[in-house]
Amino acid sequence: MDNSESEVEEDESEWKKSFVDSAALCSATSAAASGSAHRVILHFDLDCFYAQVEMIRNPALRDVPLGIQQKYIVVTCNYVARERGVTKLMSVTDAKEKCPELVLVKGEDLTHYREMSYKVTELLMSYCPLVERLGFDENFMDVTEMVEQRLAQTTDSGSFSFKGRVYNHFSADVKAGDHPRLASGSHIAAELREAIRSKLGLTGCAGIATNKLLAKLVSGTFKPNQQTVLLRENVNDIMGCLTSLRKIPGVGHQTAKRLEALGLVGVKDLQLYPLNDLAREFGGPTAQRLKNLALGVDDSPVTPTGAPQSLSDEDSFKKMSSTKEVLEKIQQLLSSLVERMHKDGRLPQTFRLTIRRFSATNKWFSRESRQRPIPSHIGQKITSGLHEEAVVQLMPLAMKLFHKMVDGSAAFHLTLINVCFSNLQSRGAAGSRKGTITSFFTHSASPRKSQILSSQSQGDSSQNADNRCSDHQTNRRSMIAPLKSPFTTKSSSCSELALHGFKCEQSSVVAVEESQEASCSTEGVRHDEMTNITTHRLPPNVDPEVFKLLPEEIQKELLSPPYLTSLCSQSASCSVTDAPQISKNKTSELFTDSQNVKNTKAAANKFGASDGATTETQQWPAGTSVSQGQNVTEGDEPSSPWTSSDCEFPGNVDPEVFSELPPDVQKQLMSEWKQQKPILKIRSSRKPGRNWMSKDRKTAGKSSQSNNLFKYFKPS
DNA sequence: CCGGGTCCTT
DNA sequence: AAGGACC
Repeated sequence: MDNSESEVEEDESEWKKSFVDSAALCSATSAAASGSAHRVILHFDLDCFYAQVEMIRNPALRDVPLGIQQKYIVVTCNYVARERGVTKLMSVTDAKEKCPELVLVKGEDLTHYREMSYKVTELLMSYCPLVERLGFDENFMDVTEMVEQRLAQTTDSGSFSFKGRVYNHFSADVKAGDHPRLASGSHIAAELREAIRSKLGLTGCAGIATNKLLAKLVSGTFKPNQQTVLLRENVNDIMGCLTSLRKIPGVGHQTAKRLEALGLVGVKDLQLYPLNDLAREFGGPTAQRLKNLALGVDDSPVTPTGAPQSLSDEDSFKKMSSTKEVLEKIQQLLSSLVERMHKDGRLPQTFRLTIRRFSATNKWFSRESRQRPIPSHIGQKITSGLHEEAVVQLMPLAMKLFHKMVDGSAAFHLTLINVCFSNLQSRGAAGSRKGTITSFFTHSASPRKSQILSSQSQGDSSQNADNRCSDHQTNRRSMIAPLKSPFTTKSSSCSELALHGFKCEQSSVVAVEESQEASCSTEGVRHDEMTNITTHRLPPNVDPEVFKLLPEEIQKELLSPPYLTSLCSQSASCSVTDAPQISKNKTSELFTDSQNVKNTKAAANKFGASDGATTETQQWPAGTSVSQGQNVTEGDEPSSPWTSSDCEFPGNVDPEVFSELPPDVQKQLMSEWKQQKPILKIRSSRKPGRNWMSKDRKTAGKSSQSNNLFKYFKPS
C-alpha cells in the first residue's frame, strides 16, 4: 500500500546500475556462483496450515484446542492446543492425554488443503512469478527485481526501516539504510502476508534473506504470524544456533547419520571439516553443497513451480492381506485420483502402483513400486471425463503391477497402497470435426524410440535463448503494481486454473472415502454394490485383447463381484454419447499442440467487442479483458510464440474452427491467450553447485485450456 | 509416524 | 524403471 504508484516508465537500463553497488557487500563465494549478485529471497510458512484451513471451514473451531488427525496421529494442531502441550506428529493417545478436551478433525483427505495451498501460491505469483512451492504450506519467492524497482523509485534511501523483526538485532531501529534491499524486502513480505490474510484468511511467517536456505531458517525464528529479516552480519549467528546438523534444511536423517559417523555433530564441525575428506564420503558436488549449507551459502535459484508433475493418492492401514481387499482399495484410490486428474486436464502417460509391506525389521520405510505406460486410449478416457470407464480400464493394469510385486498365492501383509499418475502431458488430444472421427491414435504403437519431433512445442519457444532465469525477464506489469495487480485473484483466480486445473464453481464431488477403519472388514461384502450384477460377459468397453493377456488368476479377480459390479455400472452409465465430451473434442481442435500463446492487439480488438453476459461464473477480471488492448503492455518478448505468420491467432489455432465458437468462448480464448505469462526459462547451462531444493523445470505454468472451457458447453 | 510432493541415482 | 532422500 505504501508503494506510491507513480511507477513511471520501466526502463530496461534502469535497474542495471544496481548491480554495481551490490558488489561491495558480498565478496563471499555466493555471489560468484550465481548470476545474480544480490538476491532478496522471501520464505513464507503458513501457521499450522491444516488447522487453519479447518478453522476457516468451521469457525467454531477457532477457540477450542484443535488437532488434525490422520490415522492415529495428530499431524498438526492450532495454537490453543499447542499451549496445552500438543505437538506436531504426536500420537492421538498422547495428545488426548496431554489435552483431554482436544477436538480432532480428520485430515486424511487433502483436497481442501491442496486447494487452499494453491490459492496462496497463486496469490504470491500474482505479484511476482518467481514463486517456488515447498510442500503445501511453504513458498519461496525471489523479489530481487521488485526490490530494485522500488529502490529506484525512492529518493531518500536513507530513511528506510525494517518491517517486522530483525534477527539478533536488539535496537528497535536498525540502520536499515545499510541494508536497503532487505529492508525493502521486509516491506514486500509484510504486504504479501497481509494480502494472504485479508484475501484468504490465513496467517503465516516470513523470512527475508539473501538466499533460500537463510530465508527458510530465519522465517521460523519468531513463530506465529511474524516475519524476520536476516542480515549478513548475523548469518554466522543463525547457523551457529542450529543444535544439530539435522536442523539444516537439506540434511536429512541419512545424511546426518553419515556426517555423525565422520565425527561431525555441530554446524561448526562441518564448517571446519576438510572438503577433501568430505568429498571422499559424499562425492565432490555433494560435499561442497554440504559445506556451503553449513556456512549459510546457497546459490540455488528460486525455480517457479508449475503445475504438479505427478498426482497420487494413497492410503495406509494396519493390515491388508487379501487380494480382494487390495482390489477394492485400488479401485477406491483410483476413483478419486482419476477425478483429480480429470480436473487437472492433462494426460497422464505413466501409472505407478506402490506398496509398503509389513515387516518387523525396518518397519517404517521401504516401499516398492512398479510402473507402466498408460495406453493412450485409457488416458483419453480420463481427460474426457469418462470417469468410471477410465477406472475400470486402469484396474487390470494396476492389478498386473500388483502381482509383479506380490505373489497372490502366498500370504502377504501390506500396510500401504499408493496410486500415482505421472509424466503428465499438457496437451489435449487431437480432436476431430464435429464429433465424427476421433483419431487420437495417430502414433499408437510406434516404438518410443522416435520422440515425435513435432510435438516438441512445450515451453521451448525456440529462441527464448537469453533468459537468465530469475532476475530480469519477469512479468513487468505485476512487478510494478504490486498491490493492485490486475491478476490479483478473486476467490478463485484464472491463474489458479492455469496452475492447478481447478474449476471455479465448485470443488465437486470427490466421493471416496471415509473407511475410517483401516483394517478392512474381512467378512462384510458390499451388498448394495453387488445386487446389480446380471452378466458374466465383459462389458464392451473392456478390451478383450488386454483381458486375455492377463494371467488367469487376475482374470478371475477381475470377474469377482466387486470388480464386476463396477464394470456393469459403468457400462450402463456411458451407453449413450456423452455430449460434453463431443463438445470438448471440438474445442480441442483448436489446439494442435499446447504451446504458450500470447495474443496480439489486433486479435484482441477484433474479438473484444463481443460482450458476453458475464454471469457469476465469469472468472476473468475485467482488467484483463481482451478489449483493453491498450494499457496491457506485456513484456515484449523478442520471439513470437506464434508458429504461423498469421498474427491473429496462435499458430496452432484453426481460424475456421475458432469462428464457429460462441462469442463468449471466443472471448475467453482470447483472454486466455493474453493471459499467458512469459515462460521463465531455467538456466540450461552452468548449474552452480547442485543445491538443495534446486529443480530443473523445463516448463512452468501451463494452462489446460480445454479444461477451462469445459463449462461453457451445454450438454445436448 | 500421515499424505502428499520433488529431485536424484542406479 | 525402481529405489532413496528430503520436505
